[in-house]
Amino acid sequence: MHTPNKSIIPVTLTTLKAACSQCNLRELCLPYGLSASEIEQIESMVGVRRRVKRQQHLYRAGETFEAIYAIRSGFFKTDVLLEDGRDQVTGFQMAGEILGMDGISGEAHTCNAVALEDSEICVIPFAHLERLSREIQALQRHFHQVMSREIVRDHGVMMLLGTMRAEERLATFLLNLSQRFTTRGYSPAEFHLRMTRDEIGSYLGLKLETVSRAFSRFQDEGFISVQQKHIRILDIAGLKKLLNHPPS
Amino acid sequence: MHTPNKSIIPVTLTTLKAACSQCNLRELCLPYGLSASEIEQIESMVGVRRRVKRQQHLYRAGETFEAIYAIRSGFFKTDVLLEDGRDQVTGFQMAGEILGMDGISGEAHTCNAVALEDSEICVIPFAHLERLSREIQALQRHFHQVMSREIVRDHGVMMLLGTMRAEERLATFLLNLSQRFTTRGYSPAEFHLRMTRDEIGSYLGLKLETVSRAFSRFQDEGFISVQQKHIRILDIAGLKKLLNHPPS
DNA sequence: TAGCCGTTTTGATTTGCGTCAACACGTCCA
DNA sequence: TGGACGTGTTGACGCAAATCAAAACGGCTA
Repeated sequence: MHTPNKSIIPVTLTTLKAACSQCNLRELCLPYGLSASEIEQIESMVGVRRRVKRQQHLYRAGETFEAIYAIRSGFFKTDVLLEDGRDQVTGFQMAGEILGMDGISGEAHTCNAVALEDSEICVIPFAHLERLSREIQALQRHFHQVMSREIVRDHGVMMLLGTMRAEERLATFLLNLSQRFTTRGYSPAEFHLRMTRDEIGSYLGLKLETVSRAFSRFQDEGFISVQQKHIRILDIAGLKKLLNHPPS
Repeated sequence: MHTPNKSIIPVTLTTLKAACSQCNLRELCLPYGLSASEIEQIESMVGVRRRVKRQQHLYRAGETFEAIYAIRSGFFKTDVLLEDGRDQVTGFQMAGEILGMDGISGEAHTCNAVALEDSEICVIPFAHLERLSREIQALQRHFHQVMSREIVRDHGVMMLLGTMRAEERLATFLLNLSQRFTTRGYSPAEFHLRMTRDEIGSYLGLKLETVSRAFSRFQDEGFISVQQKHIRILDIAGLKKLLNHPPS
């Protein structure tokens, strides 16, 4: 039971005070559109930063809902489970995006959030967010926009699942990732997939073999180069041509 | 060009003042959980009632977003369009439900809302809703829950589209309708579909022929009786047994 | 360095749903 | 009353993706 005194507080539960005003994600995240003084108020709302290691859950379906989470760094997936064991990945989230809004409607979260790489998140106690957004109009406005954006995104996924064929789904997925990496200052053409083929398939309503075959075809056509999880987009126009060509 | 004087104001644009306190939907709709005096304040927010005739649009994708809408009576569908003409029904909405939240994230609506029968809606100017929900905590809370519920519902549809086979999708759809009619005081076992087979198919990611065949099979099995748009559920347990049986 | 395990790729085969086509039904209007 | 049109049903056939199977790859650790 001898514990070196410096490790009494586990490093994985860092309770660093958040500093939105210093955060380079503030234009992507909740503080968007706020004045400097308003951002200071926000900092009091954002409780702490928390590290979540790869494969760890940030929250699970059924857990009491208390806070939403802003991703400071890292990569997450959310998924829902059916009683019979089937599950569906409902989204992949990256830095600056908000997690946990599914829990607002009830007492508990309705899906699982799992880190796909070591990540850091800012905890935003929901009661605190509601209190502040009654005072700061710009915060209220932006939070509503964030929730609405999630609804619009979901409609896009429904469209994808309901009307697109396999290759069009994967092309849409890659172009979406590329665009989001670009917004965050990364290369639009070269990136590392954090998720497995199985997880991509679950999100796109396809089996992993189908995802793999589509990747191979894209490579054969010269649209992309694939090496395991490393993707390089070689012909963005080629990928985009796969879109908007209805099956019938 | 002779116009009878009594029809100068078209009847379809009734500008009746809303009266939430008298409305029998208040426990399903936005005023849920508010005190009598708070509901009075709400009435000032809800602008007017408007009639929307069958097949008319309540709003269209691209139109400037200004208000959300509470359905007082009637039935709607929402759908999104792809440039190439493909479209997907994203939802069917009935009395007490809220329409238009897709528009909050930007300047404009991102989908179309069409009445599937003559309907009446309450117009809720969004700026007014935000102002009031800064003052009335219970309203703020409930509005957030309504938005979150929409996100959770969308996740359910993604699950349906991503993992279920045709008959399971249709059974889920029928059970969901039945449940919502029940909540509204109608029969859980007998109802009238307001949408065509094509619209059901679009929502469920199936072709209309597949929907029709599934209806026929359900009837053959004795789960339901179908006569055009009139549905009678004969064996709810039978329908439920179709759920939770994964394909593989 | 060898051996194991999770992940990915590729091939052969099956199948559920889409597609195409014909016909039945109900409603509207001439 | 009849014919046109929108909607729904049913059958025959084809195809995209699922399923089943096996082997290759890369990252571990013993």
